[in-house]
Amino acid sequence: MFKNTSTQFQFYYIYKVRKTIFIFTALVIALLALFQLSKYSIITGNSSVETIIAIIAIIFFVIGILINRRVLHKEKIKPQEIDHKKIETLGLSKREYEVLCEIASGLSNKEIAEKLFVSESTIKTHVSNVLVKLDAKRRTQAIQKAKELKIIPY
Amino acid sequence: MFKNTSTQFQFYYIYKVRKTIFIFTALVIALLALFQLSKYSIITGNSSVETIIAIIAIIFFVIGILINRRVLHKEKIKPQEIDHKKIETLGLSKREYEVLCEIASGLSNKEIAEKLFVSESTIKTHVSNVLVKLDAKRRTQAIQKAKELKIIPY
DNA sequence: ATGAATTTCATACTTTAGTATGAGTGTTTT
DNA sequence: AAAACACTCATACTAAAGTATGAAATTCAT
Repeated sequence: MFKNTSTQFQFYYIYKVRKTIFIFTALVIALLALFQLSKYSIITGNSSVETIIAIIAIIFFVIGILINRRVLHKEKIKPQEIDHKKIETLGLSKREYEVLCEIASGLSNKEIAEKLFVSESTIKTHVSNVLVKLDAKRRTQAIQKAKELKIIPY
Repeated sequence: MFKNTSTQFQFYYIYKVRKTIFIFTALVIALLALFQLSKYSIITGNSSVETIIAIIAIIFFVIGILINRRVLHKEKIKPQEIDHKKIETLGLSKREYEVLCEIASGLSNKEIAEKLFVSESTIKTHVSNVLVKLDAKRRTQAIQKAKELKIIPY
């Protein structure tokens, strides 16, 4: 299970790196442009050095804010993603993970059994295994731990 | 219940405004200091104008990033804030809400009773009331509903 | 100060949750 | 083919969870 996650991560990484390269290139170009502007201004003597420095400072201040807003926006969405690797390291099987998700949505064993078309005793077995693997005493504690481990969505 | 929330918000607001004022004051001072440095450098002629501009650009770029990180960090926490108004409209009492929070953290009735220094039967009464008020059949469903209603933190 | 709401507790009961054990059926790996 | 694993199911049991009812003490606002 969860075999196609690695390729997904690769594509995401390439996309992220490309954008970073683009932003830094734009930054360097802007810096060079400002150098030229400042040299011209000093030669002509029309504007004071203070004004130029102030403009540069403001521009880079704004650039810093804008870049950070984009980066942190991605980080904001990220923590809601589930950690497939942790599910595997915990030894949770596909069916056990399914049951865990249904527990978190507030269903009883009987309701889970009906939803997955199996007997209630089967669900009880799965629940017991989930509790052992998550080191939890109750299903409510399992929900809490699963959320801490980021293996179920909020 | 929850009568001192408005005063708490006031203090939080004052704290926030103070910090913003402090940051902007620091920014202005830094700007003025850089002006003086640049003037001195130009007079002595030791460093080139490009270097000074580059330093200023980098400094303000970093300042922009740092400020934004703090602002967005607060926004990040905000959506996790609990809706006190909804708690009141649901008719949840102070104690019932306390019990609800302990349920969400994965504790059993017995453990909650020990933590709040009351008997287990008292907790059972509270839990029953919480289930009715949240229209839930089980405590796991109560957790799920409470999170949807944003009356408990994630 | 009186009525309303909250908090507390108990007892008796039903239902659900969880454990332990064993076992049958597939699937995959060695 | 045999071992290992995942999924299924059952039975019997213990432990929690949840309901219903009643009641006493406390808090709080009008």
